Amino acid sequence: MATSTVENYLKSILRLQRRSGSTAVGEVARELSLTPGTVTTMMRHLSGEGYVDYQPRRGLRLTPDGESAALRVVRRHRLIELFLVQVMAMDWTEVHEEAEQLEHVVSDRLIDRMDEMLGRPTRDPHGDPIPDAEGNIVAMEALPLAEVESGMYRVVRVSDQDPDLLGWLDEKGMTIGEEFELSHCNRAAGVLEIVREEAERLQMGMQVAERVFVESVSA
Amino acid sequence: MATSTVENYLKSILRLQRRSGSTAVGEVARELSLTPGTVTTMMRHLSGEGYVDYQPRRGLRLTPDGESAALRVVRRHRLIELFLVQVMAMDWTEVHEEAEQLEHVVSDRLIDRMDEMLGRPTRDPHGDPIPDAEGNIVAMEALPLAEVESGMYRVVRVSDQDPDLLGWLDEKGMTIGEEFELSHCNRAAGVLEIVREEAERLQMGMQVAERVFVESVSA
DNA sequence: TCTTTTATCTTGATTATTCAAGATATATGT
DNA sequence: ACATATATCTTGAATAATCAAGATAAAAGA
Ligand SMILES: [Mn+2]
Ligand SMILES: [Mn+2]
Ligand SMILES: [Mn+2]
Ligand SMILES: [Mn+2]
Repeated sequence: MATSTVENYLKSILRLQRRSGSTAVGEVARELSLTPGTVTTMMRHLSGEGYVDYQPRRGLRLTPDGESAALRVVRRHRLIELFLVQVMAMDWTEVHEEAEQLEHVVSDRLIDRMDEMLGRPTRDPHGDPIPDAEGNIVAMEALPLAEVESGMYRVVRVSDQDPDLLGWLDEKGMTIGEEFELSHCNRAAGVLEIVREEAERLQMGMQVAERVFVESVSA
Repeated sequence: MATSTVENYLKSILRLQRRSGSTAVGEVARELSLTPGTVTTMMRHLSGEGYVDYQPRRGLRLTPDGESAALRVVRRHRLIELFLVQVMAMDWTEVHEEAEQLEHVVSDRLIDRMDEMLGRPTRDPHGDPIPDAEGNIVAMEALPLAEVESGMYRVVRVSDQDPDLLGWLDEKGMTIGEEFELSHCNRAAGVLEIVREEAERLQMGMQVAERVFVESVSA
């Protein structure tokens, strides 16, 4: 019976601790646009509930219980996003906000109906992996376009946080599965260029390339 | 930006004032399983926000603003219920609870998508009228089966509050649109009997007949 | 090491929602 | 009309979530 506030905290912590395995009060505060004091109070609470390990000034991490609770919310979020795109024909730019609300109230029954209707999918509309009902998730090792060498690549994931970015990518056809060649990459100038079908060129800035994840195309 | 708590109060008041045009603190308290004191506090608040007219000890009623806010929630609730039955193939016994949650968080965009997908429907799965986007609602003057004379009738609406009742009705094929003949009605014994295709008979108690609404079949 | 900056923590206050218990008004029955 | 029952109201307290501002610890720089 975690409240939606708690569910959002857990999801944020899961995100933030992905890198180093742990995170800090300040990072959570920034991520959720709250004051550090507010987060400290909540960490004491979550620690008491057994969701996080929290040592004042030493950082925090999810307990196994906290992690599975967080994965459950992530699963719901991503299934809902895919449902909204696939079944409701909504745009991939707008489903994140909607899922952000629905993830807290949709029943397990309905989630399972969606899962079934979608054929037990493993990726959401932005390429993020969907954890299964037990919380198992396939690791993704795609790299940001900003960090790879010249060569042939395929878009496998894009950040779903910024609707403007998603809108632009959609307009340019840079959706999941799209293949292209990375031609130039001028890190100093902060610009890079890709080439697609019929020698069509496309430039983008590093902030954008930082949010588009690709895998190398063997062919 | 009414909170879901407020939305639930408004919906309850709309229901309760349907009869006499107004209602009382105690009735709202009973309906929502709250103490009278809690409701009094909320009525002061809703009155301040311009949603209800509240004179202490003299009862309360929705203002025009309150009524349209309430109708908006009712519209969402019923559209969601129909969507869950029609599109998600859920059972009419379980959609009420689900809609009770979803009605507060689904975006206008998504509601409109459902409305469109369902072909701008006017009745929910239990036969209740769905207000249009402006809050217009077609009045229903169906009578409870418990209050009509012998004759031919058609089920046009059933109370959606009790899943057990819905389950039994479904099992017996007493769904919306079903036609039958009311043969006996022993009000004293609290039992009545109906006859359908092939002389099939079905008895039910008054508490049940009180919750099944019918209209007379001319033929 | 000493100073400054940054991160984190603590405290006191606020808003929303609710209940328990006691006070008061209204309705009912004789 | 008077006593009793019922409905409603008031008050005081609790919980969840949050912020502002001031205190303190840790990190970074000189
Ligand atoms: Mn998302
Ligand atoms: Mn996504
Ligand atoms: Mn309902
Ligand atoms: Mn209904």
